[in-house]
Amino acid sequence: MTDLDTISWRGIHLELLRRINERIWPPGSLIPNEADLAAEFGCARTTVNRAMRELAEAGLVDRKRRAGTRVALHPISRVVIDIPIIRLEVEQRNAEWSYGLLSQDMQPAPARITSRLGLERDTAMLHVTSMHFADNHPLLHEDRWINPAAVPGVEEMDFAAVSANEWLIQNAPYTGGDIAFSALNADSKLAELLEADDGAAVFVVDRITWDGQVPVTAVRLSYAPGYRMNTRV
Amino acid sequence: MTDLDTISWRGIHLELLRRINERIWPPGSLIPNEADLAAEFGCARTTVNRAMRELAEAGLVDRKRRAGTRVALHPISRVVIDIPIIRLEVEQRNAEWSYGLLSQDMQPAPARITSRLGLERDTAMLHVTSMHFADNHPLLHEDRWINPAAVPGVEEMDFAAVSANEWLIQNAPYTGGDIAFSALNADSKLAELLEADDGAAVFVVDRITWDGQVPVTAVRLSYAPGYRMNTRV
DNA sequence: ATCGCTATTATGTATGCACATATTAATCTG
DNA sequence: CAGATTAATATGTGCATACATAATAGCGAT
Repeated sequence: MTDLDTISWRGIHLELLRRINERIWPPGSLIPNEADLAAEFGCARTTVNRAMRELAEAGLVDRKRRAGTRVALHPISRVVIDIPIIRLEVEQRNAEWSYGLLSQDMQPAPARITSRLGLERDTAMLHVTSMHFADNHPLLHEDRWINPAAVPGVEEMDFAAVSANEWLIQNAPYTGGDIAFSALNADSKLAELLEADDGAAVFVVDRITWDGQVPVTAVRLSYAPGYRMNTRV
Repeated sequence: MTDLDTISWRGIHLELLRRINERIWPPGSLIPNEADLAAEFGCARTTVNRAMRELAEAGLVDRKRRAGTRVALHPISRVVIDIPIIRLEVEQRNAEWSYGLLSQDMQPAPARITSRLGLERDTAMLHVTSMHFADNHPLLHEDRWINPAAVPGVEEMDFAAVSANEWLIQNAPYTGGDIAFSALNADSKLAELLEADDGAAVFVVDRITWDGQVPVTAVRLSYAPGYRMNTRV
């Protein structure tokens, strides 16, 4: 019998974690069912279920209805990254955020944008480019295309006063999106904006979002050399 | 009253999502409490709680005990990235995975490793470098330091036969880790290994893991140019 | 007016029960 | 014996209830 000081689902969760980590239940093995565990821990099945569900969401166990619960054979590590508004990310590091609009105009979007968003070729979209600074050093370049059909009133906005990044998050709800992280060499124009050397390696985030079926925006964030996106497991 | 075809927590979850998305409950506003919502939906408070908890975990609402639930003012997007074993990642794309060991030896770890892991200067660690290929094209370079004190038997392993990436995941449990994503210019040696140009922008994953208080491994994965890490929101 | 106690309120968690659902094992039937 | 039907089983979900816990509001005493 196990001494769980607190008989809560958290306690049980930890105990199950321990048994998996210490290979008491090795990868691939079958875990006792919820009813048995509930009996062992002296709690309701609901409580065990809660603990187990947490393990399943973390990818540590696989559950199937009549087959039971097994320790995952290939424990993937599931990394959670929180992407806040850029201003907040900067301010959280106690740096001073500032921002500058580079360009803002309606124009036919290039094919690489329209095709990814599933829009007609040469659809007129709002193109906004800008820079974000942390303590007056260039932090990132934002290159954004906005579907005016999805965001009423966006054509009248002046993104010199408020960043598109922030305004859209507040004013253009979305239901889903794709994100891709990659590395690119800065071309001379980008290098100059980021005050970096030509060809410097730049961390790039490409993101497109939709609201239901309607594409909202496609954006590329190019971070100044040295930027690291951190997280914990 | 709302027509929820299925009175399940998922249905309620969707309905709450809709009200947030459509600004029926604008950012910052207070949401009715669980009991009231349960009455509205004609279900038990438990069920509403389940739906609300999901929203809270996604960062869409903030909940405080006596204060109630508010729609998050700065909706962060919470991205979940699954990092599988490299072999599986390759095979999932229907590519043929192959692997080559470059070096494997015990040596005093450099300060940048020991300091990040909280180990004594010049601690002897197992240094393993290798390459992973997809369809015989270089995919990534793996540069790994392993704490032999944390992984008994690792000194006798031959990582020519099985990749350290895979062996460790199967044999060295961990309880936590740090991950950082960044972009770096390939030096000439790395460029040659990746069959890329000198200075090419390389997507880099730095990861350290520990088991309890004991550091297990520090690894840098440098991906060949063009690699993108994708996910959805 | 300030400090400290108490009541109130909304969420957090646990329980016992019931039924739903996916999956597998066993059994029946031609 | 093959194929279809049925039973058994573990997880998934919902409900009513109860109590725990955090945070606030209000009250009272000094």
